[in-house]
Amino acid sequence: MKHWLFKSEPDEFGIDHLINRPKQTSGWDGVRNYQARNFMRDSMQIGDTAFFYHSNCKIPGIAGIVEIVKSSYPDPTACDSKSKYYDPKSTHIAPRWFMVDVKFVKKFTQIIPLTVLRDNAKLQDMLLLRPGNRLSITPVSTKEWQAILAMAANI
DNA sequence: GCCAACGTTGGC
DNA sequence: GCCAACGTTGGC
Repeated sequence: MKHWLFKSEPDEFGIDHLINRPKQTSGWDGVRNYQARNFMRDSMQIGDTAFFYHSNCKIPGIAGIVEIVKSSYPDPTACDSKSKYYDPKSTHIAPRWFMVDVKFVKKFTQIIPLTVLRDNAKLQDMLLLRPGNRLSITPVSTKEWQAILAMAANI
């Protein structure tokens, strides 16, 4: 099983929104970046786990864990002209954007702040921490995954 | 709200 | 296919 990190703005859709969804499950719609799409479309499998990262907020950091419960399928918001994620270049016949479904697994007792992640030597190579990184979905290595779980356990 | 870094667009 | 202009992301 692979590991991932999903970014979201908590004002838009935070981990508490996911908890309050039916079955604590939601489609991860609105991704409009090819690299992030490719991760979802080509590499994610049911059973993969991912960190839920809160971005663009007071204390950016990892809020908890989710699990992939449905592998990729076309993102319907791309075909919805009323959606802010509407993309006229995407069609039903040739969908351009894909999404997966994620299910809530766990919320950390406290968020693990970005600043704390940066201080962990084991996470030096983590994609999230690369200068200028903006990718909303990134792979997480097993080593990084375990290091972060250990941090969460020690809060 | 600023702004640096990045991805995308579109003219040529 | 190059690259300047533009829009977006996201930490601070």
